[in-house]
Amino acid sequence: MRIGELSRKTGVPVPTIKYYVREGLLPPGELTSRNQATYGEGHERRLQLIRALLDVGGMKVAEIADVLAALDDPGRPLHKVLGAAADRLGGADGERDDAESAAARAVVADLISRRGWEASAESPAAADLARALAAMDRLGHGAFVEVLDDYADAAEQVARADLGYVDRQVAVEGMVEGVVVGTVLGEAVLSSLRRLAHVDASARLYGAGGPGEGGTGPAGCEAPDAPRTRRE
Amino acid sequence: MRIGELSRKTGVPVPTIKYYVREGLLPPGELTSRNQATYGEGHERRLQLIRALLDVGGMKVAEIADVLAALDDPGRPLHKVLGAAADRLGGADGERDDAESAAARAVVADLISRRGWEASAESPAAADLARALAAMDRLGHGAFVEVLDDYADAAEQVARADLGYVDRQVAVEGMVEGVVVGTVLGEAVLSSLRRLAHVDASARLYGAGGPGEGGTGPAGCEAPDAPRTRRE
DNA sequence: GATAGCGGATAGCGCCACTATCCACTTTGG
DNA sequence: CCAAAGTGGATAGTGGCGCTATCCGCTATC
Repeated sequence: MRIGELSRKTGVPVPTIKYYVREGLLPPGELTSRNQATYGEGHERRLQLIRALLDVGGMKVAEIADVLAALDDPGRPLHKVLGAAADRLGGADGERDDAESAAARAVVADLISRRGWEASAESPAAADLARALAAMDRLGHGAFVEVLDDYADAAEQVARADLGYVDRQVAVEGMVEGVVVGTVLGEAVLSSLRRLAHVDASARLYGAGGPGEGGTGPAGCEAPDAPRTRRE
Repeated sequence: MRIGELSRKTGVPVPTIKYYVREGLLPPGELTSRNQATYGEGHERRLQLIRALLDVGGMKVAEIADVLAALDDPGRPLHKVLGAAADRLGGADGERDDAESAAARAVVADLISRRGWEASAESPAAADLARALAAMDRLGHGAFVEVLDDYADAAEQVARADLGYVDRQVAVEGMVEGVVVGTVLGEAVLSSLRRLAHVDASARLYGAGGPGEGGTGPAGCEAPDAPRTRRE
């Protein structure tokens, strides 16, 4: 298969494929002449994976390059691959050191020990959690910690489901990749489901025929009235 | 309070504050002279909210502008505000129409009806869910639907917790804002917790002292070996 | 009355994910 | 056999986004 066909099959434009190769996301095709190369279905799969991590997972190209490099590494230390995969989201580098941040970190440390989680309070996930809780605190929603355990229950449940799934997939060759996919795309799935559940909840609250426009229907489908005109 | 103090209190640079005002995220200060204005603690709060939605929630400035505009609208149709808040993530506009997408949409429609959710299969959340499932299918993880109900259980549980929290907050003036905060930042909280639970799970699997470097510790803390050198 | 800060406006920057163009060179269809 | 289409490789450019720098004339403050 040559690059044009690869492009047609995956819907990714040819220049974009070349770009991914340049950035190390996609291995180059096998040269048959000075300027002719063939691509296998491994390339096709890899392209699908890249697009999924980009479009659905919201990862950045550089992050994907790291994850894929770790994934291709024969001595694949799974938790390192996952680390590379999970270290997205982690927005700002500097951890603020105001009262809210300190309190949030304490809450997180307590949560981890209370749950008996084998995780460090210094892990990126814990730092992100603390940042989110600190932001809520600053906004006067410090009481959110009251439902933190419900959230943690849900997270444990999901993690258990993930484990079961991976277990069933065991012995399949692409397991490491499966874990990455599950971790990254699973997050998108869970977020969508949460939002769906919220739609349901608010539909029940405000009932069918509440604020006009029939039930909840495609809630949130409304576009802004004006076509984005700011700054002028 | 003048702009410098506002900047000092929130940690947001003065030019950035001006930028937010220009973009309509922050109301301008009250003019006391032709070129002197005062800002209240409403401005301070709003700035914290903006930074939280930006840094923790990962929203874009234009989206935040929409949400805040809806929030300030006296005739606040809550589900529209939330719609504006939730319509992020929705990456690509065009829905692909391959076999996997169709199958995924069917799965989502089935899930919604099976659970009795009062939500439309055309809602953005459902579309996002379908996109994620379709991507998994394309990657050979169509079997993920087997754990979809576990995920849905968790999502329902979280939504219930959110409802309870909002309920307790009822009668507080900033309830609408609270819902927005809960929706957007709650997602970050849930994601962090899921990742923490994954760290815990993989620590239990690969055990303490598994692949060297002591337990799991700050799993995922490793930076890429080289300081980002590609493309040269 | 000097200095620091201000509101307002415009222009520019750095990053990112592409996209366009060009070249010399195959491959392919007629 | 030859022209048109396609290819690998390289370099430069684009558009969007979240700021950031600079300048202006003015005002509060010491």
